[in-house]
Amino acid sequence: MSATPKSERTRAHLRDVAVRMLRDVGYERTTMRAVAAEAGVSTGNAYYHFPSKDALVQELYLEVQREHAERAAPVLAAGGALADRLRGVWGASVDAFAPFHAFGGEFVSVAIRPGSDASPFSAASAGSRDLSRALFDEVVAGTSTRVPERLRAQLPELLWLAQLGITLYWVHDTSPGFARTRRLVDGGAALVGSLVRLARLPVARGVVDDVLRLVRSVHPAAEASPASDEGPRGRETAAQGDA
Amino acid sequence: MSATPKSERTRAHLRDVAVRMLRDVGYERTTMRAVAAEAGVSTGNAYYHFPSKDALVQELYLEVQREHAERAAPVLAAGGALADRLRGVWGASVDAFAPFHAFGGEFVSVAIRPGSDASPFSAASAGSRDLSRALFDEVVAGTSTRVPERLRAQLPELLWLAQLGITLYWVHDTSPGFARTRRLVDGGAALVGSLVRLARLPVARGVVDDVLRLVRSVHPAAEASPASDEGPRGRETAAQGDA
DNA sequence: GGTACTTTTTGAACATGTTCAAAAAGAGTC
DNA sequence: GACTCTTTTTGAACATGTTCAAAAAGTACC
Repeated sequence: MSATPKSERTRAHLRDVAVRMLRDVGYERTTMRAVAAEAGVSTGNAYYHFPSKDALVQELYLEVQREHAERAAPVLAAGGALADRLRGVWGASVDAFAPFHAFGGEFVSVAIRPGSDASPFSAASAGSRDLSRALFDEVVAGTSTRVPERLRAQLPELLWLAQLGITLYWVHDTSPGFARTRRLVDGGAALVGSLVRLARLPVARGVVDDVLRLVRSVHPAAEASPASDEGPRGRETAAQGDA
Repeated sequence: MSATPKSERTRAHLRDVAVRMLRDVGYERTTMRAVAAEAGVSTGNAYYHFPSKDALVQELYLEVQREHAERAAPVLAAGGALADRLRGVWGASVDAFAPFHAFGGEFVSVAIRPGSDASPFSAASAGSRDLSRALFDEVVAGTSTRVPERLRAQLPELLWLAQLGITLYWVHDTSPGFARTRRLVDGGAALVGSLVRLARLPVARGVVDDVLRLVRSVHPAAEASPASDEGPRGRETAAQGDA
C-alpha cells in the first residue's frame, strides 16, 4: 500500500489540489497543467500518478459520495416509513451535491460516457458506487414499512437507479434552491410509498411481477435466457441501468 | 433563405461531409480539420458556417431522427393496441440508431451537457426534438386502446421521456443485437399497456393522479407554485425531464 | 470599371488533454 | 562509494477544438 512514502505524498497532494480546484472552478477550468503547477510538479508527473483527467474527477465523486452518506446517516438511523426515509436520503443528495451544481453538467457529461472511468457503472467507480448503493440497501432494510417479499431483493437497486435519475434531473434544474428537484424528491418518495402499499393488492400482483421480471431480464448480470450471455466477455464491468 | 448560393453550397457540403464522417468514424476521429479538409475548405471556414463541432453533431441527430420517423411510419399508420404501437416505435429507434452504436456514448455525452446545443432540451434541437415528440403524440392519438382522459394529455411526453431513457440504456448495451434493449422495449411497452389498463380501476385512480400532478409540478413549464418561477430567466430554453 | 461595403475564406495562433524519451532520484548490493 | 535496476519526474512534443486578424471574393452603386 504505502509504496514509497515520497511518491504517495505527491499523489495525495495532486488529488487534494485537483478536488479543491474542481470544486472551486469546475471541470473545464481545472486543467491538468494548472493542477500540476499548483501542486508544484510537472504536467507529466500528474499523468504518472493519474492515468487521465477523469481519474481525478473520480476522486471528487468519492468525496461527494462520502458527504451524501454523512448527511443521510441520521435519516437512516431514525427508522420510520419508507417514503420518509427515501425523501431524507434523496433530499440529502440534493444538499450534498449543491456546491457542484454550477459544473454538474460537465461532470455528468463525463460520467455518462460508457467507457469512462467516471461512469457510475465502471469498475473504477466501484468505490463510490458501492457507497451510494449501500444507502438504499439501508433505506429498505431499516424501514418500518412492510415491503412485500418479492420486492425486497430488487427494490434497493431500483431506488439507486432513481437516485441517478434524480441527479440527472437536478443537473438540468435551474430553479432557485433546486425547488423543482425537491418537488421531484418529495413527490417521488411519496409515490414509491404508495406503490409499495399498492403492490400488496391482488390486482397489482401481476403488474408488479411483470416489472420485477423485466428489470431482471434487462439487468446485465441477467440470468441469461439463451445461456450464452455473460460468458467470455472480459471487457464488461459491473451493472448498468438507464440513468 | 438562400442567402448567397455559393455560401449555401459550402455550408451544405460541410454538413454532408461531417454527417458521413461522424457515421463512419465516430465523434472523436471526426476532427474539424478533417471535415474541413475533406470538404476542401480551411478549418476556420468550417467555424464560419458552424459555431462548434456540436453544431455539426446536431445535423447528424436530425438525420437519425428522420430515419426513426421513417421506420416508425408503418407502425403508426397501422393502428392497434397501445402496447403494440409503442413496441413498434421504440423498436424502430433501436434499428434506426444501430449504425451509430459504436459512437453512441460519445454522442450521448455531448448531448447530456445542459448547455450543449446537442441537448435534447436545447433550443437548437427543437427540430429533431419536435420530430421525435410527434411520434408519440401519434402513438397515443392513433391507438385503439382506450386511454383515460386524465392521461391523454401527458402520456405522449412521458413516452418520449421513456424513449430518451431507452436510448440511454441502449448506449450502454453491449449484448449482441442489442438483445437487452429489445427486451426492455418489449417489456416496457407491455408494461405501459398494463398500466394504462390498470389506471382505469378505482384503486389506482389516486396514484395515477399523484403521478400526473408530480410530473406537472416538476415540468419546467410548470404552472408555477410561487408565481415567480419562469419569469425573467431569459437563458432558459425549452422543456426538460430526467433522461 | 472603380469605389465602398459586406460576406466569405484563410492560415496562423492559443490552450487543452495526453504521450514519451530521457533525465533524476531511490533502493539494493558489493 | 560505485554499480545496477526500478521508480519517479521532467519538459518538449503532438493533435485537438476554437479564435482571430487579415486577405480574398462578392455585391451595390456611381
